[in-house]
Amino acid sequence: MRVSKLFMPTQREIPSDAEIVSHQLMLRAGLMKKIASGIYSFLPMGYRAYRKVENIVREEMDRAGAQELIMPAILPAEVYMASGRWDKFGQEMFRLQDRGGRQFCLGPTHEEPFTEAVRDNIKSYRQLPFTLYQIQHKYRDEKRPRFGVMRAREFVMKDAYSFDADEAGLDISYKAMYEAYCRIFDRCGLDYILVDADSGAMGGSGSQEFMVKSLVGEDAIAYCSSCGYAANEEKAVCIASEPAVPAALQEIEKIHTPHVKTIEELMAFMKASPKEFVKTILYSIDGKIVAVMVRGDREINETKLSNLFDANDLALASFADVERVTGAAVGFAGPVAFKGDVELIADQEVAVMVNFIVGANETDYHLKNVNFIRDFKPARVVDIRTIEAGDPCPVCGLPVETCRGIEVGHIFKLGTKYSDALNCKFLDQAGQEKSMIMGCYGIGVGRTLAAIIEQHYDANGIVWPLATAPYQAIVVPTNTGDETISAVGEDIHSRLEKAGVEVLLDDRPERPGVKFKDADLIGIPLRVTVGRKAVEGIVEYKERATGVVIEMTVEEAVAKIVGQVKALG
RNA sequence: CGAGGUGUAGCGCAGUUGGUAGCGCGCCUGCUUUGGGAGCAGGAUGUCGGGAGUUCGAGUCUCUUCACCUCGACCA
Repeated sequence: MRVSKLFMPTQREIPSDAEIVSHQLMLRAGLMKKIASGIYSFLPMGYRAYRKVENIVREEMDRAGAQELIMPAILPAEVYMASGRWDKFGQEMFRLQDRGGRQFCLGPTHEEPFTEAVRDNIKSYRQLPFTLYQIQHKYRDEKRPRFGVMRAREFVMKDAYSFDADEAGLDISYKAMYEAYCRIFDRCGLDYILVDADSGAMGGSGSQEFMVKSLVGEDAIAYCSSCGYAANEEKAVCIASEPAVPAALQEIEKIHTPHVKTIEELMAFMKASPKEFVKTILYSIDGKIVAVMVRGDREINETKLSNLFDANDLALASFADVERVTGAAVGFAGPVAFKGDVELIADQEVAVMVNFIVGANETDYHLKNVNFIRDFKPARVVDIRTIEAGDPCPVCGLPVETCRGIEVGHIFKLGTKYSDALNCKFLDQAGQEKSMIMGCYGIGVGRTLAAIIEQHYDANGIVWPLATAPYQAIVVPTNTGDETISAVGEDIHSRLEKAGVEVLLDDRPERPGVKFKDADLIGIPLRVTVGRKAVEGIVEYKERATGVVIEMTVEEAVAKIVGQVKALG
């Protein structure tokens, strides 16, 4: 392919609305163009790289025995009504009507149509198990699209669904997908980590996420380098620590704390550490008021809280509700003496504290020397806080570390959540009707592409791994006005093309510097520079990733590049 | 949804108390140049996001609306 004919609008300047490196580079290198917030076109260079990733995904899905199909992106409301998700998705779902006023949506995820398709066609255990997948556009009206294709409103997802007769079968299907995912992300050249994840709105019994380690990742991860435990911070289990100093319970004491509402203010006022306080935060969960207690320096984990109540709607309680149930201004809530129906939840850590400070449920007062059980009895004592770096690992007890990650893949054991809801049943060997056991498995293709760039760039631009590069090699004649240089460049280009290498020839009448900058920006892994020594049959071979530069003959350069491309398999 | 910010040429931006719309890069023509975003000369390109208002006159002031970005909240 000739660069002179290529639709590749590279830009010298960083687009002003791109925040992270991968987004900036995807725009600068002419990989894509924004149409609206969270909605992008892939241009030829970007689409080639995108298809590389997509094909890796497809090859590994096929190798794992999954069967590809394609569902419509536009789906009738009834499909999602049966599972209750027509309402549950809320505003995140793009909705539309046909001319007859019938309701449709643009599919945000496809558990329902897949389950329906299987329900209507599979009746016997003899036909199980199998796994279906598609690589298709998904639509979610995100409140805040961000970071280019990292969190887009239209994005491509590979979604797979497994159907098994029993749990043991699901384990096998799940493992096959797990292994396929590892191969996919290995082939994409990604440094990733597998973490335990919350099942969230998808439901189900267990799930894991494939996280690409990155400072710009939207998810927080806690991991233990000693035993290998790793979990999304939403999910990471906290274990209760022992009380620091066993102490005798002291008498409760009411302290006048005028205008002292926050933990910071309280610390300064009482000259004490936040570890001596317990904060009580009020939530409104599906219309009910819940008070949650955690140590002063801890954060409440709203995912754990939501799961505890199987909540549809969870938010901090309104100021009015806080004042009503505590009888005090916001900032003085405590566990002793609520007015009205309030469920009290205490973090397990609170249960091992003694003589701590809490709000008095009275404006401008706190209580000192408050103690668990003696002074209040929570309805439940559970793990409700968010893990922090240095906390004990729930498996081995050694301190955990934290980092950030980009979620590129997610695998779930769904169980019978959708097969029950949609009546997807089969007859087993004994003639008994049973719900199919399902799993679902997603990979964000565009997000994976962005994650690859996020892990493979330098000051000059993208540094594509050979497996996902839009073109594998580029031939750069330094002076197209020189007949020898030009001819040698053409020769190398056509030889590589014949050998099956995806190769560009930068035949533009530009100065060498311009061509080098563009080649680096778009990140082509292998480069052959044809310069003055072309008359002697000598060219320069250069690797983008390593910076290795070697002078060699035309034959050697061609052989070296063909060899590397063949080695890809 | 809350707070803040930005919309002027393909991209990045300037535009003073209201008075003929600018700069850099890119683009086109010519000459020169040819190993890391060259030089000279000439040239093209604008609903100043949209609408309404104030004014003799609005990119600039007022109102309104749309779009986009950031932080927060929320979230498969």
